[in-house]
Amino acid sequence: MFKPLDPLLHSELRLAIVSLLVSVKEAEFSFLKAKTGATSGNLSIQIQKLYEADYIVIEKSFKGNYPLTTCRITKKGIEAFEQYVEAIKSYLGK
Amino acid sequence: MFKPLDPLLHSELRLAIVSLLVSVKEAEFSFLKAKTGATSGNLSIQIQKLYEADYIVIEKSFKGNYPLTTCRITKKGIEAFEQYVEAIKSYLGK
DNA sequence: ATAAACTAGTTTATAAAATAAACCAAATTT
DNA sequence: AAATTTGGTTTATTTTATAAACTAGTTTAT
Repeated sequence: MFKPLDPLLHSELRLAIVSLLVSVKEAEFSFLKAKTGATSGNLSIQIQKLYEADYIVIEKSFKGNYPLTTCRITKKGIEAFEQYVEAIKSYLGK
Repeated sequence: MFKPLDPLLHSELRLAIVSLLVSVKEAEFSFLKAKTGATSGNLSIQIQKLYEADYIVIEKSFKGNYPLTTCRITKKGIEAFEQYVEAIKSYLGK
């Protein structure tokens, strides 16, 4: 009937992050922040959670003098997202 | 870009409840419990929350000697669900 | 008739998650 | 050189979700 929803993706912000990363393959912290409207703190925590689950990789470098955090989705992340999409559909009717 | 998700519906159990009620228009507590696999306690709390938001109405009666709790979706609930469906689609890509 | 088990839930307590606020280090601007 | 900005992280608070315990009564078996 209803497929279980991956709790890691069933979060407005984390779902938005993963949704973006699926389409762009690489995104800077500031890009994710702008696109999602999240606060820095919230974004920082949520990307860490996605990282801990191996849904994304986080690369830290410098852009000029400033620190730069770049995120990329993993194979596992893509699969989890695709599964989530299928699962949520079971709740949406029709 | 990403439409905001009604927090009341962005919950696995409450979404399942509303999804069911949209299709059946009336459901007993035990029916919802069986279909969703929720515990009684969790179900009890979640239908109360939906009731407080006027997304459903809760009718208490008796079936034989046993208490019977019946839920029905409201106009407001249907609209909220339809809006949620549109909103979540903005995260699912394609 | 009474104890045991079951129905149909509610309430309370605990764990997990999301969000906000405060903070940090370094860089830039005035 | 003081104030502000960048690009975040950490800590604290609030909100949610879940589980455990409880209530109130019913049915079944003894």
